[in-house]
Amino acid sequence: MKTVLMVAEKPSLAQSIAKILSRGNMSSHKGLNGACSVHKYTGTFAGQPVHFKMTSVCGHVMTLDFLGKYNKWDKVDPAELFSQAPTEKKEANPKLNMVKFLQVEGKGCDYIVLWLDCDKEGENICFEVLDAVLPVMNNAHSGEKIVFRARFSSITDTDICNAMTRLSEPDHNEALSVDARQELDLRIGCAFTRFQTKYFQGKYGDLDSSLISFGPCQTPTLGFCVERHDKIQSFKPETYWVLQAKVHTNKEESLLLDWDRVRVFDREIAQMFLNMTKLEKEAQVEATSRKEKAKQRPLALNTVEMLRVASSALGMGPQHAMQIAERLYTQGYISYPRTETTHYPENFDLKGSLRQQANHPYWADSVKQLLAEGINRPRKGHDAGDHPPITPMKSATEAELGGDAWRLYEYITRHFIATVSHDCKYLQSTISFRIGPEHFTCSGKTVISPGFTEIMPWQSVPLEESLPTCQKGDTFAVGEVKMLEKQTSPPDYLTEAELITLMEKHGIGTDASIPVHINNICQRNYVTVESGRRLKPTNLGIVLVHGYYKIDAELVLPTIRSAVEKQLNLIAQGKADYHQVLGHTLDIFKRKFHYFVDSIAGMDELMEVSFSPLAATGKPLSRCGKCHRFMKYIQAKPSRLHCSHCDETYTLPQNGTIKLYKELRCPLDDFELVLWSSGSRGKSYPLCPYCYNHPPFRDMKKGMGCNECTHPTCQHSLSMLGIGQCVECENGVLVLDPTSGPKWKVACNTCNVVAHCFENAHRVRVSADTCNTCEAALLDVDFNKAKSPLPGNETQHTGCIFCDPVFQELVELKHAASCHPMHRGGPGRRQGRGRARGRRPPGKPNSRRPKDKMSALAAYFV
DNA sequence: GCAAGGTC
Repeated sequence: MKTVLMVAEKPSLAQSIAKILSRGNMSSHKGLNGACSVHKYTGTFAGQPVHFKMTSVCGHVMTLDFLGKYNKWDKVDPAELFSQAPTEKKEANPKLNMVKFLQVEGKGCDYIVLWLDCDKEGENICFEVLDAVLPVMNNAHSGEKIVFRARFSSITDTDICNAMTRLSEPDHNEALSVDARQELDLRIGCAFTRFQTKYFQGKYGDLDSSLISFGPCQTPTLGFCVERHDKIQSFKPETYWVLQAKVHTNKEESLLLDWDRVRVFDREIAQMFLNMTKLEKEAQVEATSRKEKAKQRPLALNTVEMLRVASSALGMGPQHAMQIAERLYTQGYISYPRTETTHYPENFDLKGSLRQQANHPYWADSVKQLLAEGINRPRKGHDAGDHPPITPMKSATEAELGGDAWRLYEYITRHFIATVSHDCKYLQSTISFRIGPEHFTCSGKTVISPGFTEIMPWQSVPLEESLPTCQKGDTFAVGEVKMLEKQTSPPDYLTEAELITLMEKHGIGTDASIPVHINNICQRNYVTVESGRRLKPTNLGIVLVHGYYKIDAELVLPTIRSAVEKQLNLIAQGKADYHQVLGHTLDIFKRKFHYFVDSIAGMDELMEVSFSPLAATGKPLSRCGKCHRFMKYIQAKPSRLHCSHCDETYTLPQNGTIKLYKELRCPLDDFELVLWSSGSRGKSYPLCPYCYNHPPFRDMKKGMGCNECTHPTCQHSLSMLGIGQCVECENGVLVLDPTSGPKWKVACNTCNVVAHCFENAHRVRVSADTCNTCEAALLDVDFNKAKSPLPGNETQHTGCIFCDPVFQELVELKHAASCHPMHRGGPGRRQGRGRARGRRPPGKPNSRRPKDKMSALAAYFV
């Protein structure tokens, strides 16, 4: 029998589609990458019996990047990124081994049906899948048609079955438009980001962002926040006046009336109106009205609305909310959380979903009532053809989920119940009055039936005092007419929910990427999240946006994205040539880039006002090896050392603390060493600021500290402090941390393995001798007499940290203990290979680790 | 170290 390979965009869809097509009659197993499953069943295809094999990818298989050498920031002029720098497709997530997986599953298959999402990205992924799979399939060159595209607009039985009977072909133009988008985003984003970052970080010491990024989505997103900031700044409060009248409805009660003119901005005119009314004794009823109004039940929930409510009502950021939603989804509590659709599919089992909630401690009553009286038809929403709206899939309690997961689940469930509830009905009553020549109104709402607001109490119509019953011609006594002086107030900072709305409206990002863009501008320190999840731009954010406005406003306007997308759509529709559009658009942005570079002084003028030059930033810390003056340590991101005399900047490892290391100097360049530490429980190592930036030996790379230095005799080097190969990672060496006593540590110079050892020893040294068994360097350990754990109260012992039975008790491996196979193997398992420390000749890779290394060490590191 | 788009 022939085999048909079918590929969906994500594992969950592969499963749903296979279930529908096989009528639940399939067998499933996990693929080699652990993420995707393969569902098998038999059926007919093109009139013949076949095996079906349904699987999926995980989004894009490939991603676009520059060739390796163009990723060296100090070697490549960003301007080259517009045309010269070649790009290549790399596997998007190497851990998933997607190409290999597809080839294993696709080998020997006869036909392929592409079930990727029916949007441009999905069309592009079709071709990524084909690139991987076609070479290993049968008949790829026979001329017989073997590639098919299934087009579906919802995940329902009818739609999926119809798609299967009406297979077409993947659309190459749509895929090409995505290729163009990828290349534009990459070239433009990276060129501007690298240029800005290098330019401003080379001048200022307190920007507090390791990256000054630019992107066609993130920059306009920031632009929205700064635009609101500017409105607040330029706001001039204006004084205005309003008339307020009070009438008595009976002896005790009175009613406040609103002025029909609302407000006037001229005091004298307000005064004139006041004079015309204040002596009147009666207010005449001119008209009354009572209208029944409805507050509509919500539309079915999509991602963007969920994120808005999560931010504004639950105080959860979009990124965080999505993480929680994904967890709820994978645990089966809610349906797929990334969707634009607000319309339930025709066959959606609304009652079934509702019944699951009928015994929930919080909303059983509302649900039971709905089931008894009949649910209301949901409002007609938008069907984007992606996934059904977000709904609960099973009942869950607060105790079961806890914390934010529960709060999000509760909201999703209440929202779902609300969509099948009735509208809230209320009565809007209005009474129009005349006092002298002026007109006033009073209105109030009374609820007739709460409908969905019962399950969404935060949406209820506020309780108001009911209005008196009266009719045209009635009169009421006027209590008083007052003139109130008020001031217009500025808008507040943009809330996250408002920002999401703006982004959606202008087509900035997608439901999946909106949280990422917002997160980006927070992480880069362009905005901070204030109370009420309002986004307040920082000085850096403000200066950047104002700078773009000064030089080229298009760089920050939301239209930058839509303009490019218009061009891309021409490719997708086959109306324009891919190469022409790409070349043309790149050319425009290349010109913009050069103009930006030439005009950067305009942005720099703004930077100068808010930030301090490198030379004026930071505290003196360690001495420069060239001029022997103190260099300044700049703690703000990215942390670095700056020698103002030599005008040189030396980058440092990030995310840790930097201290002077006992005024010790590097024997190669005379720079004073500094000590980097990731905290008391983590690791620390000394480094030479110069060597860290300019590796001294050929076998060293940029960014290496003394614990990776192959200097043969320096007392801080790997050669002198290295003990033996790491127990976990391939290339790491365990190195004694000479600063760690009395809680001595031995840490891997590559991964995060740390061994705590010899607590309270007053001296630990790495000996020149090596272990006869495993070739690791021996350790000399001295204890004080009173505290010695050594047998016979000895104070000194020399031995191998891996093999010596005395040391076995005194060493404890942190971080990685759980990864070790426990006590495997017997005697003779250590064959004395490859434990030599890093005394390898330059240029030669580290010795291969012994096959049974793990088991050999397990006994010692538990 | 960079973009934005998929998704785990």
